[in-house]
Amino acid sequence: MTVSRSSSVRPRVRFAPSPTGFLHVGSARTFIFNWLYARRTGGTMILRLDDTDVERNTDASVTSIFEGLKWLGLSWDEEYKQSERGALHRQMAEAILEKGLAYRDFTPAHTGDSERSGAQGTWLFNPGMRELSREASDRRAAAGELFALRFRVPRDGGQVVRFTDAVYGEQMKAGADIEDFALLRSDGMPTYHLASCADDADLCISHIIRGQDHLTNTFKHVLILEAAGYTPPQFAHLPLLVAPDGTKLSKRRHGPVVSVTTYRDAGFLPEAFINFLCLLGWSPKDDRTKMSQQELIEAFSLEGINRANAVVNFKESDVGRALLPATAESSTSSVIPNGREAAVRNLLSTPEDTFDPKALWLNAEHIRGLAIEDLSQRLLPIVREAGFNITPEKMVRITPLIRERITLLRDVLTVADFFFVEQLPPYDPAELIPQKGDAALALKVLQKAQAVLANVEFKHDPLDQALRAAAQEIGVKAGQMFQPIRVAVCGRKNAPPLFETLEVLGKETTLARINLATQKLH
RNA sequence: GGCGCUAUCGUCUAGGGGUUAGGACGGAAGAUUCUCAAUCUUCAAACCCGGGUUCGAUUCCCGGUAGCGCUACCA
Repeated sequence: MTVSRSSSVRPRVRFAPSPTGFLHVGSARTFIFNWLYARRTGGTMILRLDDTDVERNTDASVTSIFEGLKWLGLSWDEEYKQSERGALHRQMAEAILEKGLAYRDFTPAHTGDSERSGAQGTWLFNPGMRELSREASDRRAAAGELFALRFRVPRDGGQVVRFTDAVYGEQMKAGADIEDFALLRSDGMPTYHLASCADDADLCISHIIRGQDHLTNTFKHVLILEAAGYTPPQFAHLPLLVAPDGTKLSKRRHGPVVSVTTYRDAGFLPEAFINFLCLLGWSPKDDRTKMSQQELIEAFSLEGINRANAVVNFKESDVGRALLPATAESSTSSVIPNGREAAVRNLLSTPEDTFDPKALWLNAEHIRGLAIEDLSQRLLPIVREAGFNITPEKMVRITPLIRERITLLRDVLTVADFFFVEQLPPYDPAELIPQKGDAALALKVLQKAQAVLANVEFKHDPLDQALRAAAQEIGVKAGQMFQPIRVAVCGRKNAPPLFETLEVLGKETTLARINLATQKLH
């Protein structure tokens, strides 16, 4: 007989990471899908740390998970720690044992190897233990002999375990294909399967949305839940996120691109990153790609989830892999604005060609959609951290000039650098020479500019008129006029539009830089 | 080895018994502005293979192949 579940009408979903590593992009997506489902349905989002593996849990991992979630800006309503709920787990194990649906296995634990799962075929149980009489079992346990508690999987009469997955549909598996999995380890600690089921039942989880790697585990979970008298919740398994080579994402193999904090440190907008992750294995089924959080909540449904694994299309670069760990971890330290060292480091740590191009595009897209004030506020800390003492007022004036020119927030450092420094870093004077011109022409242009700019108001329109008129006066094309000036004030050919730039830079800086440029031409 | 899941452009995906198989990223070409970017236009690019069902399969069914997952006293 089964006890009917809590009568709560609102869905209750959970994200249950085990703190054995940094927050992984796949885990982040699982969190997001759960969160979207909860918000979409008015349900409750629960964060549960599945930390029953004391050997492998680390505080650093817990920190990384919270850090990552904090950055994503998605909240949860309830929080639990599995390690504090041991009594509940043991209670469930006890109940299952009492019903005769589990048995003690006194076979010593296997050490490390997994040769059992090799060519020998399916291992189902350790000989002799399943059949042990309850009396003998109790006696040995009372004598202090160590044992693992195993589930007595029903195998007689061709029994079948089944459940319906919201994504993968009807699932069934013969009991004859399920091994007698452990519930309790010989040290008394619950296994993942037991703890997870006990907590899901106790917390009245209504929908379990998790990675597809648990799809076959679900048969065991259904077994546990039913043995303990609960009706299994709704399951929805998510296709896995894989690397371009098709293998699962791992930090060891693929480097920091699989860690959420890497995206934060590289200058992704959390809303863009969430948007990107949502499009991996889920579709709104219309042609939208750029979506706000609100739009995602409104469009999200379990039916929109795909069944095939999705590739996170990052570039596997040895250089990036070798260098990113150091730079990603030390990204909070200041970046030296100029100099060869900074240039080299910038080049090597530039993640631009490492990340999935679509993630990059979405980020740029979200940046472009931000209000100037908003973007400016997000940019300022990055600029300050890099050692530039820029005021919020100046940042607000710079922001519109770069909004369409940055992909990652950190690009502000390379795109707007000339606004930040007092002295321009050295540049090649040959850059000053315009199309179809020579050094003499460049000099002539710059000298004319100096003269004209000294007496013009530094606003877009007056600058526009004055410089165009000047070009005509000395008989050069507008482009030929503008380029030397641009290089003189920006230190390079590619930069934001000239008049706006000059306006923000101001007369004093502009004239000083042009003056310096004329000296270079001599 | 056993069991399970999956298969549409390079990638993310839409679609579905009859379609010019749609969109997005990326790529290419062009337009445009003072450069760059943004924007706009255009182009190239896909239904894993073999059977079956059917008047007709990329779509449904079966088989194969490939990939992935599980097969721990990890989660």
